[in-house]
Amino acid sequence: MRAERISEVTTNRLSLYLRCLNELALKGDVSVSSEELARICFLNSAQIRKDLACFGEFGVRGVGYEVEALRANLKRILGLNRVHSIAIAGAGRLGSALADYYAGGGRGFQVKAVFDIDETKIGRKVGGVEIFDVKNFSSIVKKGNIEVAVIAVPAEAAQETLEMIEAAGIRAILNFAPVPLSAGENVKLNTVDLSTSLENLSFYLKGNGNGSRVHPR
Amino acid sequence: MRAERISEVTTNRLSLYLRCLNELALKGDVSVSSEELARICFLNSAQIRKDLACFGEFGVRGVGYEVEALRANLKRILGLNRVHSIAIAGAGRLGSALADYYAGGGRGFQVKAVFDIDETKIGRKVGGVEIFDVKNFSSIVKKGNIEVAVIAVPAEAAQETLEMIEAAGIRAILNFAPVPLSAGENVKLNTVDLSTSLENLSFYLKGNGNGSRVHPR
DNA sequence: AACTGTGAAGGGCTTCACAGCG
DNA sequence: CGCTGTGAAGCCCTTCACAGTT
Repeated sequence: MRAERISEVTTNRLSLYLRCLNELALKGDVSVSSEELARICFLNSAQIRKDLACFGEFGVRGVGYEVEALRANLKRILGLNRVHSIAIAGAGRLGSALADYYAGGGRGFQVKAVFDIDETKIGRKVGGVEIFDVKNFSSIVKKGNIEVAVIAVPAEAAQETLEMIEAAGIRAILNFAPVPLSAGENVKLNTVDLSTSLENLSFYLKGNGNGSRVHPR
Repeated sequence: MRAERISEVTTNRLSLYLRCLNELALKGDVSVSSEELARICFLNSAQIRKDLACFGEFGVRGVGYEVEALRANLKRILGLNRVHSIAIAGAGRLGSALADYYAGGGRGFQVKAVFDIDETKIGRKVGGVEIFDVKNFSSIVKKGNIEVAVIAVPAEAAQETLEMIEAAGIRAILNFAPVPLSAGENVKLNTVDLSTSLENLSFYLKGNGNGSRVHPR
């Protein structure tokens, strides 16, 4: 099949498949059918086959998918066969939590530097990573071959932070600020909006729900 | 129009509209057209009109929407005209960051209690909120009229934590654990998956991208 | 016999285009 | 005249159902 454009919902599911395959590998399973994987992921098996078919023919008819081979393929497809370096803008609670979580590099991403404007924070460390003055953002990003940036600054500062990140040549950005941001042509901006997620729960509680549960039991 | 079932993408956009209206109110704007709001949100104006039309006729033809009135309506629709109490399961970096951020209750949500199994943490405070023994989850939730729970525990413990939360009668849950979870019939489970978001960036960098930017400039 | 890969159907969300109204 | 509210079209994603393969 090999579709021309892969949608984001598809790549997000690939991440999920990879994680489930890691579990299966740990359990010692050698092969898995789309039906079984679908049960684990709470998805339709055709969905899984279609997603995988975008990238090649990984399965064996009558048998299923070889766990190790599919795992390796998904890693390659997602670009996870090497560690990516991250810079975090904002050394507040959230930025620090992320720095801590991704400090080791064991999760495929390694935080190389955290940035802040607060002089009392600069020079300290979070999760073993140094906090730098945001003025040095560009030079440190370039020196460290950093490819991914996280926006963990207050909403008011988010747009200018984004522009600084883009100016430093970074093209992949994860944003936690709850504001609409405008990114350039060749930049991928993913926003994680906790307030929206919570407000969505509030709406559900208000009664309009029994809405869309993720994985009905 | 008043659709029977409101989709999650719609309610998520309502959150966004509300936030933008707050900004407009702060600026002192009295009314706003769907076109103008669309520009601010980087959306199509028909989208906005359709979303709002699900809940009533809030606009004035030829004029637009009155900022204050629409703000009040959106708050009511989203159930944000009162503060919701939250319990956080897991007093790690993430749980603590969230407790800190939502401690005051000024954002429409108030963290009332944080829970952990680690005895060295129990009794301490994060963001002014006490960390309790997870054994007391149900009783504290009931005593505190807590309606929303956050899962901020390691992946391995997520499913059992979810079941504990459900057993305590909570029906609205925000999950940060990167595993497929199975929730009951009348429970709303929203998952925020940071690893998937990052892996999606990795895929983009791999070259398959120029994919879907959120807000092309 | 079992399971993958896929054309076709189905369903939902977004955008267009314009009727309707202030 | 200007902007909302909305039927219809368009597009995309998911699911079905089965042909194809080992």
